Amino acid sequence: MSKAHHRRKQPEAVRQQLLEVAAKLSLEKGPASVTLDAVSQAAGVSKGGLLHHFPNKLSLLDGLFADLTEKLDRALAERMREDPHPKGRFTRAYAAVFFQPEGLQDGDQWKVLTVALISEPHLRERWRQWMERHLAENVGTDSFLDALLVRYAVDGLWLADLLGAPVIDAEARAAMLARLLALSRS
Amino acid sequence: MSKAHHRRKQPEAVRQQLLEVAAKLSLEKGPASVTLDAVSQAAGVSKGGLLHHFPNKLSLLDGLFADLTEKLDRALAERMREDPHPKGRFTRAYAAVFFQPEGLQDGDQWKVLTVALISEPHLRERWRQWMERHLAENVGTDSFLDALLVRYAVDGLWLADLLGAPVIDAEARAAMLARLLALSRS
DNA sequence: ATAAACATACCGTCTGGACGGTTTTATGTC
DNA sequence: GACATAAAACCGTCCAGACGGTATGTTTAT
Repeated sequence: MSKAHHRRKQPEAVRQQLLEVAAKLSLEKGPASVTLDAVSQAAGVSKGGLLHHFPNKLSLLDGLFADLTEKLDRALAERMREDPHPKGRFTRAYAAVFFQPEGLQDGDQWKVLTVALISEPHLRERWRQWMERHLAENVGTDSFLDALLVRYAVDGLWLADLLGAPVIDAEARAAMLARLLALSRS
Repeated sequence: MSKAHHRRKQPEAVRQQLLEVAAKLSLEKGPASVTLDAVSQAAGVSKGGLLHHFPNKLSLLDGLFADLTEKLDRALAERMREDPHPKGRFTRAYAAVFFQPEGLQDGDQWKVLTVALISEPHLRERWRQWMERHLAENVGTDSFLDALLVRYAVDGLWLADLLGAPVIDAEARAAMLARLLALSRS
C-alpha cells in the first residue's frame, strides 16, 4: 500500500510530472530508456497509474509532443508581441526563444522535442505541419533567404548544444545572436 | 537451410551489408527498430552470423559510427583538396558535402549519423571529439564568426531535411548554397 | 587440419499492456 | 449537513512477445 492512494489527488500534477520525467529520461539516457516502468517509477506512480493517464505508450509520446509544442507556441507568441519591427519578426522570436529561455530548464525542453522527433518517425509529420503552419502565418515577413538561413543556423546551434559539441563561450554566443538578429532584419 | 551457408563467403561484404541495413532501418523506421533480429534478417544473415561480426549490439552501433565518420572524413578531405582558397576551406567543404553528395544514397548517410548520435548518448562524446579534432586542424582558417554560422546553418538544413520539414525547392536550395559559400569567404 | 564464417536452438530479462481491485473525490438528494 | 452513488484516480499482478546474448553445431576456405 503506497502513498499515492492516500495523498490528495492531483491528476493534472501527476500527468505533468509523468511528461517531465519522460522528457528528462529521454534527454539524459536516450529515448530507448523511456519505458513505462522507468517513467512511472521515476514519477512515483505505478505503471497502472501511468496507463490511466495515457492509455498506451504512443499517447504518452504524443502528449509530450503536444505539451512541448504548446509551450513553444506560447513562448514564440510572447516574443513576437514585443517586437515592433515586422520584417523577420517570427525569425527573431525563433532565435530568441532558443537563446534566452525563460527558465533554466526550459532550454532543455526544445532539445527533448528534437530527440523525440528524431527517434519517433511518426511525430515527424506533425512537426512538419507545425512548421508549415507557422511559416504560412508569417509568409509576408519571414520568407526571405536570410530569414531561412537564420532559422537553420538556430536549429544547428540547438543541435550542437544537444550533442554537447565543443562549447562556445558566452561571448561568442552573444556575438552569434547579434549577428543572427542583424541578418533577420535583412 | 538458407543460402548463406552455400554461397561464396565474403565476410567483408556481409559486414558492410549489415551496417548498411542498420543505417537504413534506423533512418526509415526509427532507431528503436534497429534490433539484432531485424538487422540480421534484412541483411540475409542469421542472428548468429551478425553476432559473429559484431559481438554485441554496442559494437554494431560503434561500427556504424566509425564507418560513417570515416566516409565523412574522406569526403571532406577530397573537397578541401580541391579548394584553392584557404580561408573557410573546411566550412565550405562541410557545406558542399551536405549539398552535393556524390551518390544518391550517400546523402542519407549523414542523416543516419545524426539519428545515431541523438538516440545513443554514449556516441555523443565520440562525436564531440571528432568535431573538436577537425576544428583544431582548421583553427587558422575556419574559426571566424560567419564560418561558425555557416556550419550551424548547414546542420540546421541537414536536420530539417531529416525531419522532412517543408521542402525548399531546388532553386532556393541553390541560392542558399551560394549564400553560405559567400559567407564562408568572409 | 584448422580456423573463419556462418546457422540453429535456446535462455533470462525486459517491455507494453490487459485486468480486476481499492481508495478518493465529485455530485446529487433529502 | 448527512448520506448514497457514481466516476475518477490510482495500485498490483500477470502475461505474451520481443529482445540481447550464449552455446553449440555445421559448412567453407586455406
